[in-house]
Amino acid sequence: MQTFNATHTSRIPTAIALRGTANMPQRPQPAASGVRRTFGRGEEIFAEGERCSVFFKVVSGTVRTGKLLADGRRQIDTFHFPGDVFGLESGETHRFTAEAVDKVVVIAYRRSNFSGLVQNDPAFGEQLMISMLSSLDRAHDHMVLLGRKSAVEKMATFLLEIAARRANGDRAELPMQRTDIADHLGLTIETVSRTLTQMVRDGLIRLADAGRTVILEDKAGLRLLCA
Amino acid sequence: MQTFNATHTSRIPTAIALRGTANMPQRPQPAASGVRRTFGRGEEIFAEGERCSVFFKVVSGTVRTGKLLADGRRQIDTFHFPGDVFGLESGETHRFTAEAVDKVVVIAYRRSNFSGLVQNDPAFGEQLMISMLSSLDRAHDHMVLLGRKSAVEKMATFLLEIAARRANGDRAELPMQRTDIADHLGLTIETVSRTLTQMVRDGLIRLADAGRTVILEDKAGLRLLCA
DNA sequence: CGTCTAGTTGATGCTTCTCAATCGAAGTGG
DNA sequence: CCACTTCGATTGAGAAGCATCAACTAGACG
Repeated sequence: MQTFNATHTSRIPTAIALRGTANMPQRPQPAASGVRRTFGRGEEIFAEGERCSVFFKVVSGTVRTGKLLADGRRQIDTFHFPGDVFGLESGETHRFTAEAVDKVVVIAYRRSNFSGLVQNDPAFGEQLMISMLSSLDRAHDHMVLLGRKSAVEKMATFLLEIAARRANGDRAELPMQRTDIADHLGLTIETVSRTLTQMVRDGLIRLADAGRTVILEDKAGLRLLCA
Repeated sequence: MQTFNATHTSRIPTAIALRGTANMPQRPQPAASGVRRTFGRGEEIFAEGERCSVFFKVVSGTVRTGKLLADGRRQIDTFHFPGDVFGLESGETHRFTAEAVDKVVVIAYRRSNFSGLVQNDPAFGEQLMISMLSSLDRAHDHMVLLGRKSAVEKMATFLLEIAARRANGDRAELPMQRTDIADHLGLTIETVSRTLTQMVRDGLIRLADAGRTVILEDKAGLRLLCA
């Protein structure tokens, strides 16, 4: 329930603290204060190919970013939780789509060009860089998952990651629906479902809240399954 | 056969031109001139978990970067060709392994902290940032491939990408072996081989140079297969 | 000329997908 | 307040794609 403002502390490396971008003499501030916006469940925040003039930081809710193939197949790169920044691009257009998983509040920051940004506030530039490298890092981990892990291994990895990112120790709250999980892990919705019920049978997890919360009964066992 | 030097022109967005980092008054130059190093086929350039004090730029040859699971399964993130930069990290240790695919010449640049680097040469910092965003971009594309594409679609995408990156229009020269391709595309070596021979039967490609060169006979057809 | 490594090809099986039915929870309207 | 609809999730049966295991081929090298 963090609906206050943008200086919300960030828990994961991708998040960028936007403090310290305040004092710049000549140019206008690139991303100091932003505009608050709200999106309903399933609403599109921006689409692949769209021109990008702003980037976003999640205040509350969950955002999914990903790509679509021509025939409708979908790959969800990441889920963004409160504190996370998304929508930064190297070019003039967005290379992926962002949608609200549930009710989402974001802050939109004006995106000036990087030269200006970095020149005016090198520390901010460095933070962006580190954030980018962390994203790249996680992208690489996800590639291992997509390319080389089995369904069970994918699910185990996902559950532990969600639990860790949202700092709820031994439970993973899943605001996204099964379809989203499937498209994130490179599986079908049926396999996601089957894998979860099998994990319940094996005593690894317990489902609550109509399947929206996964209680990690045996974290050690899950960790073994991550490969 | 480009074995001359580091100012070799880069063809793909990830590449960073390191010119223009020459004049800085107070601090020592962060990454202006580097040390030339050579690696033999299969040799390790750095390993996952190793401390990283330098990052690299390919002068000639091909480098593969990737990760290993405990049981030996491997995922190759990317192949790096002349002009490409690799080995930049946000933390103190390398998060992936880099190995020489064939005989490789690289230049190693001292890695100072980013603040210093960016402050001393904002333009260089911006270039690094753009390079990073491009890598992220390609990582996302590769996730779609790994998570949602079939074997044929993966091969077609790969061949076209290699041909485009190495700027050899209608032929893809493959310095890496089948195992590397398999571990890059999330397939087995057998499936890679079978897919290629099937493509030959379908008149899409032709193999030359003992299978090391793939001539793209029907680029339009291949493009259709990319999905 | 034998050995070694990389690649190809074949037969078989397993994991995951596909198609389809069912279930359950959350509305919605009579 | 209760059928009715709807949407998401689960479960089942069968199919398919790719992996696995194994044999074989072709260069490369001493």
